[in-house]
Amino acid sequence: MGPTRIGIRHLRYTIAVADAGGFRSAAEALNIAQPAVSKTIQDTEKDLGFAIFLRSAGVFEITDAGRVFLDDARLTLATFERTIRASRQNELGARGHIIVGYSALATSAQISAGLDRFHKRYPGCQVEMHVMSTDAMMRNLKTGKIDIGFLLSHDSVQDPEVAQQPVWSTQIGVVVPRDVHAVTLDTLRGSDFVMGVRENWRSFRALLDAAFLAPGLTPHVVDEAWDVQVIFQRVADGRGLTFYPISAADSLPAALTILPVPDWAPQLTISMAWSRVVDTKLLQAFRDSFPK
Amino acid sequence: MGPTRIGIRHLRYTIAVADAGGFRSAAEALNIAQPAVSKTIQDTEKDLGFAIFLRSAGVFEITDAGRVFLDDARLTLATFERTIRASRQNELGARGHIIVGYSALATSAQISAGLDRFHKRYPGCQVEMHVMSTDAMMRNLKTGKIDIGFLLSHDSVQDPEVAQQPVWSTQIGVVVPRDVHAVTLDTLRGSDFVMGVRENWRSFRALLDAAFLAPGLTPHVVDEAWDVQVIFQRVADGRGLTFYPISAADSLPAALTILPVPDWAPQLTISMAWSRVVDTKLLQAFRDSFPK
DNA sequence: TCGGGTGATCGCACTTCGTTATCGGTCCGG
DNA sequence: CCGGACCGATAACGAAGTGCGATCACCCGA
Repeated sequence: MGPTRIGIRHLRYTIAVADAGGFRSAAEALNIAQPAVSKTIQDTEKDLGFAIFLRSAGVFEITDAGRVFLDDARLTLATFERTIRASRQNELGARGHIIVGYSALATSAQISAGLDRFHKRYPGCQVEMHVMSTDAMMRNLKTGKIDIGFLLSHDSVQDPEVAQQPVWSTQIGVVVPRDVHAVTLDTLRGSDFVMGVRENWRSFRALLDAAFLAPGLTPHVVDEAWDVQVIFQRVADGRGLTFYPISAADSLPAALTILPVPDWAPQLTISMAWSRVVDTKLLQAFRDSFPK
Repeated sequence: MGPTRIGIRHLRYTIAVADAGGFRSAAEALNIAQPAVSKTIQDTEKDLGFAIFLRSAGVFEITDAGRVFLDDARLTLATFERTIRASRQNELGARGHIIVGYSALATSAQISAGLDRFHKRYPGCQVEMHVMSTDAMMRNLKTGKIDIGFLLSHDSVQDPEVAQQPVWSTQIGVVVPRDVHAVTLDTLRGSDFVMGVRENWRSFRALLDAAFLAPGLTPHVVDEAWDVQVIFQRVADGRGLTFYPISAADSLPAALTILPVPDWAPQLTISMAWSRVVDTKLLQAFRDSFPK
């Protein structure tokens, strides 16, 4: 058996077909014509020696062997793209491109400081920041859509493929209109709350639920929203209060402030996360810019 | 900046040039003509936006940026080739190809049993076995020349990129001609020894040196050799004795036997090693065929 | 049975990637 | 200081790879 004729293109098309669930829609996603996809998949299957997709009799299916291959192919493609992206020169003339995902809860001076340190050592290296939920971050880390994530540490956020490193801890406070100057446990019992929906704020809500147990709190949630901006807007409108890490105080709108609650100090840890299996020298340097 | 035109070929040629230390010799190693290499490197450099090699004024040099890129490129290429090799169908009609390196000291029933278990689950998956020193194994794991290694655990054998998992432990015994039926510490003090050269048996010799300390042994080494076969031949010829793990007893020539030494029982642990940063589903399955 | 969907196949153009021949440079021994 | 041996870059060209649109064969639901 000779050397492979398979290249990166074959992997990319195969993955696209699997993701799109069909040859035609994959071609559309790739912005090429459908026969080119057919040909490439055929070549790939011929080279590997087995079928990846079953497409007889109107059904589209991935074979077992194909599924295994696809897992590895995704990893390989992610490694490849990260390598190129981390090395390519950008408009500023410096090298490098890193995509960072972060939870809205992780906004803080610590991240700014780390980015500054990195930027000092690698001036001009492009760092792209994207807000996303912790769960989305784990998915994107594995598929290579993002390189590094800052997420809320929680027992439920674990994956053998993703390494985590705590970066800082902070206390959870209550976000209130700026004219409020003190909050007690009794205040919480008597107040309404605005919260992020569980789909998007799963781990933070889980952490809060645990923190409510000790003092026997059962906050009355009157409103749920998908985005922090909306939550804060509602709080500013007087619909209710919400919980937020104190380290993120700087990112609050001017009308709001965040207060600690006496006798109730749940901790929250923000960790840096990255794929164990896909790494580059540039990403290592980025991680080293944050305290161990 | 548009999508990359870089493919696997570009990585392969770039690495070949770096390894060969020149364009012409790289072309020779790749079995292609020199201009093709020139063109590919130029394209790669143009796509990345910086020079990888300096070749003005007769000097050949790798730039700093090039060195970083090469590190990542090697990793990417290893990932790619492992993925393809692990997926391709072999002559037997089954899928898969794994290259295993092992120390001569690791020969044992435990490895056979593990290979059998794996072979039962993945019949026809080709497993290629290569003997090499522990140090060579670490190098080959990192460059992707081998997928899995069985090596002698030792504090000096550590690398952040290589994961290790102990597979079994055994006692070190003394290899003697078959007509010898007992060995004591006093026998050792009065005997000559044949040993592997330190270049090739570094970690085993280090382990033995430590084991000699407690009973105050200083074996008189009369002969050193590169290969086990030669060592055993010398022992059979009566030149001296040698040390060997008892678990490898089955691989001794008929003229020799291995005996434990009363009151002297240094342990030796064989570990399975693999690259943390390059992995495939097939390799995971292989590792799972060995006890945790 | 007829449209609307799928993927496969065909013929043709453009790009990529290889070849050989050749050039211009450095370095070194005579 | 001048050949000659080495190096990498360039030019011209052929083969293979990769794209395209047009079309085919097929299945399915209306």
